[in-house]
Amino acid sequence: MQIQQILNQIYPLPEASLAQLLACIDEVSFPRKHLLLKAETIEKKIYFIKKGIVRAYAYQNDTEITFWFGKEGETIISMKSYVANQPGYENIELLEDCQLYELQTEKLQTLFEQDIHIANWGRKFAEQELIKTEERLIARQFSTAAERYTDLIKNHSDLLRRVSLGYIASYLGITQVSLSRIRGEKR
Amino acid sequence: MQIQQILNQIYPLPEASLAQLLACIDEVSFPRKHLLLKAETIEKKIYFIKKGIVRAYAYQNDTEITFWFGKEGETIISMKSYVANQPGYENIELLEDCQLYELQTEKLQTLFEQDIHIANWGRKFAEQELIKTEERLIARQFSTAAERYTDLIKNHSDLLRRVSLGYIASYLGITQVSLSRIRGEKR
DNA sequence: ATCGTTTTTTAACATTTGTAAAAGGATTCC
DNA sequence: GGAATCCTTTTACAAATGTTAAAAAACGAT
Repeated sequence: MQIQQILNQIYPLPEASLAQLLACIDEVSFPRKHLLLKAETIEKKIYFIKKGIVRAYAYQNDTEITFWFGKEGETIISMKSYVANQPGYENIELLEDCQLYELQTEKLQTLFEQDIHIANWGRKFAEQELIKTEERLIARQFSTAAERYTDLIKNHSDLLRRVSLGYIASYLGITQVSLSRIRGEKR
Repeated sequence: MQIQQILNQIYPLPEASLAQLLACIDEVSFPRKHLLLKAETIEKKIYFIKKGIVRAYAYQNDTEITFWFGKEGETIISMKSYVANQPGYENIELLEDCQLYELQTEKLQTLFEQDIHIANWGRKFAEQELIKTEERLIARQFSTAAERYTDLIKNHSDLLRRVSLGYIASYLGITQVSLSRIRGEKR
C-alpha cells in the first residue's frame, strides 16, 4: 500500500502540503517477532503499515492480553505518546516481516502550527482513529465473544489465517479453551 | 462551568478565534428525563455540560445498555454524526435537570477550513476524546467489573450519589444482582 | 520423512455470573 | 402521611466460562 494513498485517504492534501508531510516519512523494514514499540515509554514516531501484520498487547498481572491487530493501511501509534507526550500501554510486536512508513511526530507537530491543511489532516486523522476506537468499545460492550468472533470471520477472515488462535482468543477477551468451544459449536 | 474555560482547556485560542467559536454557541436548559439525542439519527449539534449529569444508552436486542455518563465540563456528542455525518448509536437521556452549551457543528466545520487555530482546536478536541475513549476500552479489556467498580468509587464517587445502581451495573457490563454481590463483599 | 516444537482441541471439574422471583428499603406524589 | 412506585438486596437454581492437564493436530527445521 502506497503512502500517498494512505495519507490522502485520511484527508486530501494540496500538492505542497503533501510534499511537506512526505518529507517527514521514511520507509523501514523489520522481521517477524520484532518488538516495535515498548509499553511505558514515550514513543516519538508513528508508523503506517505498507505490508504485514502486527499486534498490540499489554500485561494484566502476569498474563499478556492482545488488544489490537493492525494490517496493511493501518496506523501503529501510541496515542498517549502522540497526544499527551506520556508513556503508552502498548507493546507492538510484528507477527510477520513488515514494511512500514515511519513518521517523526515532532516534525508533524510543527507542521500543525504552520499549515492549516495539515492541521485539518491531523484533525481528520484523530477523528477517524476515534471512530475506530469507539467501534471497538461498542463491539466489546454490546456483543458476546461468540458474536465478535463471527464478526471477525465475516469482516477480517484473513486474520484467522495470519494470526494464531491464542492471540485472537485474548483479543476477544476469552480463553483459548472458550474460543475452541465456540469454534466447535459452529461445526 | 463556564464555556470559555471548557473551550480553552481543550486548546488555548487567540481572542479573535475564540470569539468566532463563541458565536456558534447558545445556552439551553432541559429537565430531568429529557431525551436529548436519539439513536439512528444524524445529530447536527454538540453540547458541553455546564451543569447536570447525563447517560448514553443503546439497545442490545430488547435490553437497554448504558455505556457512558457525562457530567460538568464534558461533551455530549454523537461521534458518528460529527465525524462521518452518519447516524450514531447513542440515546442521551438527562439524569438531572441540565444546563448545556449548544454548538452548531455545521458552522464549526466552516471555521475549520478558515482558521488554523480553530482547526488545531478541533484536532485537540478529537485527540482528547480519543484518549478518553481509549482509556474506557482499556479499562474494559483489562479490568474485571469489580475492579472497575472500585475505580468508580475512587475516581467518580459522585456518580454513586447521582446515578442509580441499575445504570451503573449496566455501565460496568454486569447485572444489578452481580453489582449487589460485589458491593456486599466490600462490607 | 522425522523429531521436536508449537498450536489447537478435548475433558473433568471449579468458579463465576446470570435469571427469575420475592422481599425489604427508600422515595415520590397526591 | 400513606399508597404507589422505584430501587436495591437476597435467595435458589441454571448456564456460561475459567482452570488445569492431557491428547491430538499442525508446523518447522534439519
